[in-house]
Amino acid sequence: MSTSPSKYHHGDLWEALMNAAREMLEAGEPYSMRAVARRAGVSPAAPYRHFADREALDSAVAVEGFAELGKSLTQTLSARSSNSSAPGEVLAELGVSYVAFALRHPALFRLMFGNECDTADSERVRASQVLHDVLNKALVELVPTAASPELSTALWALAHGLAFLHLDGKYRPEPEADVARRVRASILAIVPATQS
Amino acid sequence: MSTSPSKYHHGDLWEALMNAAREMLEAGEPYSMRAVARRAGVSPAAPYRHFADREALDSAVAVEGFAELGKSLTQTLSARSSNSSAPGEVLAELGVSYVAFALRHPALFRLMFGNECDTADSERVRASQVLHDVLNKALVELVPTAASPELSTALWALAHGLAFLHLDGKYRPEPEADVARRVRASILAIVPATQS
DNA sequence: TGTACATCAGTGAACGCGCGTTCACTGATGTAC
DNA sequence: TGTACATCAGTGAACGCGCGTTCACTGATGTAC
Repeated sequence: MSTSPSKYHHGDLWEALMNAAREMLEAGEPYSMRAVARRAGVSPAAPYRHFADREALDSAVAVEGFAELGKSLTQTLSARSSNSSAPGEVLAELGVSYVAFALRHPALFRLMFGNECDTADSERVRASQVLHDVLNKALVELVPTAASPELSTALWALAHGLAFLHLDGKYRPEPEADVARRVRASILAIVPATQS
Repeated sequence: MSTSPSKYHHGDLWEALMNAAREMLEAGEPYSMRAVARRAGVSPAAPYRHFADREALDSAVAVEGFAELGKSLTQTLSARSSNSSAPGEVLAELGVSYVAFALRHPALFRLMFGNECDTADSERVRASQVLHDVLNKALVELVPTAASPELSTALWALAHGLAFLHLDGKYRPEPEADVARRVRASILAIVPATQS
């Protein structure tokens, strides 16, 4: 019944709108309320049943992005740490994962971070906080002796900066493996310092 | 004669338009061709004598931003290295300078980096290249034994990431001194690794 | 020094556009009796 | 089981907006003679 073909009580217009927005981002087209409605096959006013305004849509998309990035990092983390790799290796893979996400979803990543942040949007702020937590947890587990706010800031900033620099074409185009190599090297250059 | 009050042959409309754009950015308002013309006291068509299109304006503003950032880094560099500070200190100050610029000109910084980059715009690409060069030069001078593409990438990315994280309100609002402290700590955490 | 003329940097009106958002509405759905 | 009705999620037309850009134009400037 959720796949009823009737357009009334679409049932999943929220989802459909989100998908439309995401698809447009992935395709590199900027979206708009109207464009998203159009793509979902619905009138321009329909989205307003589900999103208060344009910013609400943006926020929802960003929140979804944060969730996916978080998931992807968590996966990397559990895959690697069960592997008894060296701590530095795991952190490096985390960074590779982060940058890969940015390069895989450039427009989404820019939406998540490149925007003026409405600090009042608590859902969004909270979503990004989760990232910080994942990273901190990883640090505490991997390098308990050296884990510190400074190091966690440095690591996140490093990955974040690498992501943006690559996004901004400072190093592109080049194969994914080269990117990964650079990220790994950069992170390994900083992590050992924590173990001396 | 360059301050002739006549509006015809304004003499410095290019400059006036750039200033208008910059002022709007600093004020946090997004600018547009028309808005910039308006602010410069000129008809909507006038800017097209000086900028082919909107993207050309953006590029020119970004280029100016790169030049200023570069200058500000160079100043920091010469002020500090003549000081016989430790190499790590100098690099840390460079980072502080970088982040401070971003926080002082958030909208400009976003324009410079947060945009889809038109890689065909060589002037803009070259302007950002200059930054890379300043950094590299500093590294070679300061830590000749350890200077490497990886380290230079890591340092730039670190500063860049810190700038964006602060811009995105991850740590703000907080006094400038706290920001500086964090930047310094992050960079010092990574630099010593190059001297072991 | 004075005049004719080419050049150039502006004007201002107009174009078509897509946008965000509101509004009164209507058709489908589910619930109470 | 059948009917009345409230609720809800859509419609579609319309609003006013500012935008980028073009166009034929005009007034100021500087140069050649």
